[in-house]
Order: sequence, then C-alpha cells, then structure tokens
Amino acid sequence: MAQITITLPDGSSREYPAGATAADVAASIGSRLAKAAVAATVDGIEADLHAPLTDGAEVAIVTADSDAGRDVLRHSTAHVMAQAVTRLFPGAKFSIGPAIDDGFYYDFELPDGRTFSDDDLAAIEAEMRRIVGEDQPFVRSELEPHDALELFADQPYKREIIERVTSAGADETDAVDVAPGSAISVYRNSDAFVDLCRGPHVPSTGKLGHFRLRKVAGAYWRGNEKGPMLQRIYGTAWESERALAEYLHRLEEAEKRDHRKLAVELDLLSFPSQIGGGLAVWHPKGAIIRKLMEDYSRLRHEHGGYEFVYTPHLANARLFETSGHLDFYADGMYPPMEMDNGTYYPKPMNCPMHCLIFDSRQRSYRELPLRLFELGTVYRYERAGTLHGLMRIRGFTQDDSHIYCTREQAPDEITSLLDFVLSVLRAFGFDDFTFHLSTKDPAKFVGGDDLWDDATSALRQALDRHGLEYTVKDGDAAFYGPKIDIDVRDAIGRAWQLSTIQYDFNLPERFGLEYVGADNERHRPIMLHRALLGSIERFFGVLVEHYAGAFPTWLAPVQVRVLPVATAHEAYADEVVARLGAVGARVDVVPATDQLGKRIRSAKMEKLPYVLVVGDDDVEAGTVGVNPRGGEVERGVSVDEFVRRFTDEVTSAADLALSA
RNA sequence: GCCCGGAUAGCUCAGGGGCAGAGCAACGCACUCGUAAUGCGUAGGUCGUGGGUUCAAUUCCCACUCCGGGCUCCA
Repeated sequence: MAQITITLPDGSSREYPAGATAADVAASIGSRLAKAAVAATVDGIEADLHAPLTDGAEVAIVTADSDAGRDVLRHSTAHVMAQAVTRLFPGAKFSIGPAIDDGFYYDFELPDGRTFSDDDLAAIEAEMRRIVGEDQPFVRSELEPHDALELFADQPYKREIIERVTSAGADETDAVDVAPGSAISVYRNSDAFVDLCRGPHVPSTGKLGHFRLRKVAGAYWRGNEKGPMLQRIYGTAWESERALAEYLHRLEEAEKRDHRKLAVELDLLSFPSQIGGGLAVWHPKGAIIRKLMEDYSRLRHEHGGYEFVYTPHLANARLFETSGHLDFYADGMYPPMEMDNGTYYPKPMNCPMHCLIFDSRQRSYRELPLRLFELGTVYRYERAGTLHGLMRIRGFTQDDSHIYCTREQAPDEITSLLDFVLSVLRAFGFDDFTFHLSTKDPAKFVGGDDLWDDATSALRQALDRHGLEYTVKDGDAAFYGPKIDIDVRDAIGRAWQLSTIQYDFNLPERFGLEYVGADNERHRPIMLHRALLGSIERFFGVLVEHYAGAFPTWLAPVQVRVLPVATAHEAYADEVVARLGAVGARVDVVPATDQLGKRIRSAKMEKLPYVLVVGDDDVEAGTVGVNPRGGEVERGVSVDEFVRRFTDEVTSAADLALSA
C-alpha cells in the first residue's frame, strides 16, 4: 500500500497509509490529542478531521480548547440547534449561524410569523441534547451550484447565499459563513437535516454537549433595516462543562457589576424618564466622583502643557458646513433649531470650535505645538434602541484636546502624548492596554498619499518608540487621517475602547489654518484629535464596573465612616470626624441608634473604604478600631496614625501619576 | 427606528376577573450594644398611561409611554 508523508507543526514528518486522515494523525500522536481534536488545519486551511490527506501536507490538529477549536465547536453546535428547530418547527427557514465571541447564534424565520418564547428555548435545548445523544456524523459533500439551489429549494436565505457565492465580484464584507468563490459545500447530519456550510465541523454531534441557549432576539437579515426581521437565538458552547460554568459565572459577575444596577444601589445617578432617554442626572455621590475625575483630569492637563478653553454648546449651521460635519456626520447630529438669524445645531464635536480659537489671530511657529483642552459637552443623536446606561447616551462630556503642530513635530508630540495617556489611565487603575493602528480606507479618504504616509509613520513611530505591540486595522481610519485607538482591559477581562489619538490634515485645510514659519512663509499646521478618558460619563460607567462599585479611596464618595459603639461615644466620634475633615477626608458618622453590627453591614454594602469603630477603649486611649474594606480589623490604632496612613494613601494616588 | 420581552411600594419580587401582598429600605418606640441584619409598631400603591370587553379589570384585549435584550461600524 502507498504511503504518504505528513509534516507536523514541530517540523517532524510521519508516514501514513494513503487515505489517512487528520483524525488518524491525531490518534497516532496520542489518545488525549485524538480525544481533544475537533478539526485540523491542512496546509494552513481549516479542514474536517476525517478529510483524506494528500502526500506532503502540513497538518496541525485543532483542539477544542483553542480559539479555533471553540469556533468549530460553536459553529457545529449552531448546526445542531438548527436541526432541533427544524424538528420542532417544521417549515422554519434558516439563514446563517456563525460562531461569535463566547458562543454562536442562528437566525430563523418561522412559518406564519411565529416567534420564539423562553419555553421554546428550553424545548429546543432539550431537542439539541437528544441530537447530541444520537451522535450523528457531520458528513461533508460538495455540490454544483445548480444542485445546491435545488437542494435548498424551500430555503430562500440559503439560496440567496449560494447565489451570492457563485456570482462574481460578490460583496466580500458580508458576514456570512461562506466566502465568495469557494466551492458549495454542505454538511449532512442525518437524512433529515442538511445545511449549507463552509465547515469545518466536528466529526459527529457526540463531540458537543457543553452548551446553553441564552436568549432570543430580533435581527435583520444581513443587518439591513429594510430587510426581513428574523428570529435569532443566541447560545454559548465550550470545550468542557467546567469552561461553560466559568463562562456562566463570568456573565453573572458582569451582571453584578452592571453600572446601571450599581448606580441605583449606591445612589450615584439616575435616568428619569421625565427627562428622556439617554440623559442622566447625577446624584451627590455620583457627582462627587465625577468631580474628582474631572479635577484630576484638569490637574494633569495643567501639568501637561495644555491650555484650557471653553466653547458653546450650539453653533450656526455654517460652522458645521465648514467643518464638513453636516456632510459626513449629519446622522449623528441632533435636529436643527431655527432661530432669528439662522439655523443652529447642538455641537456633536468640539474640534470646529477649537479651530476657530486657533484661527482667531495670526499664529507663529513659536506657539506650536498649541494644545487646547476642554471638558466639552457634546450632543449626538443615538437611535433610541441603541441607548445603554452611561455607555451610550445622547449628551456627554469629552476630555477633549486638539493639538496644532507642524508635520515635523508630530512624531515627538504623539510619542509624549502616548506617555501622557497611559499615565492617566494607570492612575485610574488600568494597566492592561491594547493598541490598534487604523490606516487609510482606500474607498473613503481625503488628502494625498504623502500626507497619509507621513501621518501613519508618525503614529507607528510613536508606538515603536514605546516598544508597544499593536494590531493594524487596514482601512479603518477616518476619512481625514489615521489613528491609534487604545483599549483597556477591566478587572474581569473585558476590553473597553477608551482613548483615541487621531491625525487630521483635513480640518486645518477646511478652516484654512495657517502659522508663520521661521522662514517667514505661511504654512498649514496639522491637527491631532485626542480624547483620553473619552466620554467622562462612559468612563465613569467603566470605572463603576471595573471596581464593582468599590472605588479606590481617593475616588470614594464617602472615604471614612465613624461608628460610635454607644451614644456615650458620639462626642469622641465627632472629634475623630473633625480630625479627618481637617485633612480633607470625606467622612461621616452614624450614631448608635442601630446596633453596631447593622451599621457595619450597611457601611460594607455601601462599599466604603474605611469604617472606624470607637468605644470606651478608644475614648480612653485616643485610638480607633480600623475596619478596612477587604482587610482585617485592627484595634487600638491611634488617631494620628490613622490620619497619617489615610493621607499617605490618598496623596500617593495622585503623586504616582504626576511623577510618571 | 425595527423585532422580542417587560412594567405591582424607594429597592428586590410574589400574586391573580371579586377588599393589594412579602422581605429589605423609610419613619416611630424600646434596646446603648466592640466589628456584615435586635425587637415591636407605623406609614407607604389609581398594580406605567389611555381605551375596550365584563355585573366587576391590577389581572383578558388594543394602542401608547418608558425600561431591558438584540439589529455592520463608531465616543
């Protein structure tokens, strides 16, 4: 019998009989690998485990506990769900069912406009478990388009995909599970179920099982508002029961940290419906935190060489015609207001106003870089259904800066800007960053190639000088210039896009900005847009979730609570409060009308950093009992000592950041 | 905006065509207590709004409002 040679990822080669499959390769390496295998990559292309290999192929086994492996599991689980739905809802049409982050979904159209309920979800899940128990093989076959269209005669969405795949020049950006130009492949699970799919899939449904259906949602066919509304079922699937349980636990944890829930519990802010969707009012405890954030931001900008400006919330439409916002951003703007001498809009961005400040008089190269900073409140019209707590609202305040400088200054300016941004984010407790460089979209840009090359290399240089790893998002730039986006990872591993540094040569052009150079000629500056926390409101929401409401001492609305053990100790408690108040502590006292245990519990529920208990011993000795959040109780700490520790802790937060 | 779901006391939630319920919170009284819930009591509601069906609607039906989950990208 003929032999074939297979190369493994470590470079070694092995011989197998002709017709061997990746499953055979996995089995020959070890039984554990064979068990964990869900698919393979053959010469870099994902393939089924039981596809026959060709001589000389490079084979890597994809295991269930890798990202690629989980994608295969999830995608296969989506198929099982589709099969379950067709069993339970005859006549259901199905469209696409991809793997997504942490799970999968599948979109269906049910006969007579029926919709799924939660009870249906339970029934579908039960049916899925039966299918898993049946251990049906996933059998791949490839078809001619004509035969595929016939096979899916009563599945209009599948037919549309097939037609799109087979038509030349198909739109490549479509998020369907079939790439244009590829062969039409289908997977058959049983006589009763066959699905159009690129694959790969696990060998059989018995490989699956650690899944859970999560929710039903409406979703437009191909994301198009004008297209039909389908019924989407979201599920999650993992390589083991343990990984599934961990994921479900993470969801619970995220729910507990939801800033909207904590905002109510901790009395931080609310969204009164009388005001309208996406518009918050800040209660005293939320407002003090926000004030501290803003004060800190101002302090850092003052030290960072920024000049403070203020600009109005409304502007004449002419301004946004000049800036181009009415051409490019009209959808995101509030509707216009007609007033005596013209049309006015609430500003969606601060940059046009800052350009007018630059342009208010002649500028010299000696003034550059000119860094204008504003906590500027902007209004953006977000569709009602997209509003989400503080994370997406209709009016918000940016810690916004526009830096005007020469093209030559840009690399150094961006380099120090990166330092500045990271140092401020660190002060708020973030230290895990991801960087993205977005480059020119060939379909949508202004400015010449040399400008773009120059700008992109300035950003790249800054990242390289800091030795930062970054991913490049080709074609993701705004039309006016490339940008760096910075994501932070929070305490439970979620990524939030916060900061952005955008290079802009368009706006200076539009506003005709000029400075006089050392050569006595007029030159055009370039402009850097830079938001650091981004939206103060959103950043506040991220902080609430990052800290789960337990703000670090320097940001906590109430830093210290003093609890007299009994009424007799209240006078002494007031003395302690006065001592702490004198060093600027936010401190309060709760008298002994309730039992001590209950008052401690309340303070813990409010997540206060320090509870000080004072009783007979303390009055006698001038001490306090210190009960820190998340720490051990310590009796008999002198008031002087506690005041010293407290001030050290609070000032070190700001000092650390200022010296960085 | 569109699809689905929801709305009962400040919060969390139960109930159900026939007098509106609990726990926590609030308020009062008693207790004066050393580190995560003392006891008793009081008050709190047009059951989101409007219309319909019914002898009777918080409950069933319709519309609306608001909230939540989703619907390419983006603060």
